[in-house]
Amino acid sequence: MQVTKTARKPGRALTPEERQTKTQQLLDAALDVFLERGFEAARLDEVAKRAGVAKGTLYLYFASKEALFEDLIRSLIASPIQEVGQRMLAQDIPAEMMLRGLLNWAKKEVLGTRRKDIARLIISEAGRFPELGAFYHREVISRGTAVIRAIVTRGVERGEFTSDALDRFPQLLIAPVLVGIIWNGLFSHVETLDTDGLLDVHADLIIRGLKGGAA
Amino acid sequence: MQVTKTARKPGRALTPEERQTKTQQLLDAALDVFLERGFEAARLDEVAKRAGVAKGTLYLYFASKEALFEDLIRSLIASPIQEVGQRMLAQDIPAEMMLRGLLNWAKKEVLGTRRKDIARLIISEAGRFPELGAFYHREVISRGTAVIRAIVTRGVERGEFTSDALDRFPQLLIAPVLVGIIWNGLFSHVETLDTDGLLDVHADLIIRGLKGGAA
Amino acid sequence: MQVTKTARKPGRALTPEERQTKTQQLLDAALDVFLERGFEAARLDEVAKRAGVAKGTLYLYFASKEALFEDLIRSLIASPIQEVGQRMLAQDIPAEMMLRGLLNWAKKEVLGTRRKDIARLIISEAGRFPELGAFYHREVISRGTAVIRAIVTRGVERGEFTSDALDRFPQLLIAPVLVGIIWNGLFSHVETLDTDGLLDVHADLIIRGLKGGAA
Amino acid sequence: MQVTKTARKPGRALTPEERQTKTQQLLDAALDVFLERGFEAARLDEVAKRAGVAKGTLYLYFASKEALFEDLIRSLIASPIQEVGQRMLAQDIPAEMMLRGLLNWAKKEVLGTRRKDIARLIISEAGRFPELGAFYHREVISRGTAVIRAIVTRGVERGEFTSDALDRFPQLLIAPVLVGIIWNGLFSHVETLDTDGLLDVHADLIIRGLKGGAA
DNA sequence: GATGAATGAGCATTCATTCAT
DNA sequence: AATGAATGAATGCTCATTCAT
Repeated sequence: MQVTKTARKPGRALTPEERQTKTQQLLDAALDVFLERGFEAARLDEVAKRAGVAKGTLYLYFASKEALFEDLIRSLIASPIQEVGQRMLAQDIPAEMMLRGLLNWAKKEVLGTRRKDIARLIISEAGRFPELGAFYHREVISRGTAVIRAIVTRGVERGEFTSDALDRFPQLLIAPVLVGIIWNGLFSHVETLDTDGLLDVHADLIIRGLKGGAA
Repeated sequence: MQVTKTARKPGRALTPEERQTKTQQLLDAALDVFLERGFEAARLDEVAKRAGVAKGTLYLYFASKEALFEDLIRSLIASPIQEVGQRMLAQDIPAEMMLRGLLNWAKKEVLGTRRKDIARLIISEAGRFPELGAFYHREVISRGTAVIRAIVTRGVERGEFTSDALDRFPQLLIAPVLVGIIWNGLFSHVETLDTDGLLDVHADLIIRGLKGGAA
Repeated sequence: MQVTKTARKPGRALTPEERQTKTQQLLDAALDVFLERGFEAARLDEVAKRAGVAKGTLYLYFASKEALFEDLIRSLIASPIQEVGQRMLAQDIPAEMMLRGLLNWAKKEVLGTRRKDIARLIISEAGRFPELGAFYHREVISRGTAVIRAIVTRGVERGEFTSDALDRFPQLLIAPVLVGIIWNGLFSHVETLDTDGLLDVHADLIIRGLKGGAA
Repeated sequence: MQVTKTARKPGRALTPEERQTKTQQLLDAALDVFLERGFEAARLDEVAKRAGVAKGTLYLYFASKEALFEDLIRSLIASPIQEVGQRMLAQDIPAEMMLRGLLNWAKKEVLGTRRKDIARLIISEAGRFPELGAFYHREVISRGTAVIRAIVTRGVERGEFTSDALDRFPQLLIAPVLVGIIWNGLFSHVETLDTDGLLDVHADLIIRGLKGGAA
């Protein structure tokens, strides 16, 4: 009954780290449950149980179910995209390699981790959390598109690319990442999709497209 | 949304068409509500109100909330994709034109109609309705990929295309359609995306990629 | 769909006999359903279906579910008890034989027919239909006890019986009938009770008791 | 009925006794309502109100309305019958006195307590709860009949009784108890029945029957 | 007279939230 | 700080009753 994960202390004040740790435990549990059930169907009972605390304790850390969900998403959206982009741009390598680097990073750091699940959660629920959509756009999407544009612009300036397609629609670069995320969320039991292969082929194709001679 | 208050008749037997019409009204209302709220948060009260009937009436047409949802999806998935594909393949036009034709069809018939909403609904909810995912895959996805493969294969055979990328990953052709659907579902208030332009540029880019010389 | 039991006549007036017949059909169906489910759990849908009419038709014959139930019970309580009693008393036979005759009649005409089911229905539901209880008491119980008392009084007067026990508590004569009804309603699947044997032994025992010498 | 408003405590863990007490309060309230209305017509709102708790609280103690009902019956059926029987058989008294003892016990401990109400509830509802019927038969009926048979057998062996009627049909001993229960449930407003007198006379009569000379 | 589609009040059950301990 | 029993509004679903045809 008493889950003794973290030494139960009915006692006194919490150090900031303790509070931080507990918050993280709750968020971890919440992520599991929200991923499995979706926002509405997720039960706080379940979250509390998995975190090894009483249901009431949740309310010491989050004001409501909605707040828990939003805090969770926010905490997960730390966007390392910009960092990768900067790293790419800092190197003296062809723009082609930068784009490939970005996609490889997506393979490893998005499709290969829980980030894909978070993305799916956002895609599924953000419709009902407009602020969250805005937040995600600001923190992730706009930064991502900026990076892509920077790379493509450089590629065009350097004469590597003949097309500015990705400057106008940087979404085209990451579209297959989305497909990979959604496909494996919906159809993995019916027909698996080799997302690594997908992105490799995509890279080849798009690079050819960007470089290509006459259309 | 638009309650067309079809003269309330407690009375006589319904002709099949009347029943059909009423069913459709209910499904229309249901689509609105499911789209706005998601499956769990959707209230049958709301569906009934928008359809201009009493709550109990819903149960004369659908056995349960879940049945309503599934019937809704099924009714909307009549997949005309195959038909377009056949039409394309039947013509004596370059494979390139076929692919462009497909994307133009998507612009008009998916992104330009409620089909995009259905897709979004499926993306959001199919995780909790595995059968629905399978059904959608069977009725829509697998047919769509088959059509794409047929076109690409012909293009390669005729020497139009040098790459079989889309034969291996036909998902790459429709990935931007997905992006368009999701983007406008999530970020339309923040940054609109010109999906028509997106698909046009995508078409150009991918065609160049498929035809392109050395990668 | 169209049950053609009784020539469907959407047309005009009903003769009294037709109305009578239809009423009886509805009551028959109602009895079945009330017996199977009890008053509350009985569904008028079911009654209508079994009677081969539409649900609305029920309301042409009975004002409400409650009225249907009460009419049903009333129609079933035609009490032949008094008649049997009169017949017994009219004969010039020992009081003992009269009592045995009464119990034999109960074996055949109560335990051997649907009357036992009706009794069980009344026992189960009359708590919530006080008028019905009063009605049943007046029509059946009080007549039954009167008959028993008349017989016993005669037996005592004639010197056949030394005890007036049944005059004070005529219920004692029919108690085993009740037991038989209830037992087979509740425990027949677990342990069957030979109600005929029960009543035979009861007759012997009670006669001996009524006649017996010093207790 | 009597809301004893046990100081509302949203707080701390309940001791087993507290839980036990609360459970009992709920069961008491439930018994009242089920008796007044029957299973189907009983409203959990009403049960909760009478117990002085919120409706949701019921579900902390019972999984469903059906579970509440079954737990209620089970909790009330603790059968002390066997115990009385053993006590009787242990004494060195005539079998006649044992039977009288049994009936006196029934007067006091069944007809004089809520046990009579439970019996009535079972009689009314067990038709739709077959398991309950089986349970009641196993826990109460079969034990009761065993006790009666043991007493009668001894009486016959000792030469007290000349009839084995009750060995064949022990139900005959308790039949008037049933009559008493049902009568007062249905007709008490119309004609009261002196159940004590009923059972006294029954005792005399049946003893005479069991002892009596030639029938 | 008969129909049966429509109604809507009513109920069992769930679950986010509160708060005394 | 933590607990978890208690709450009660909210919701899916049922079914007796009505009434236009």
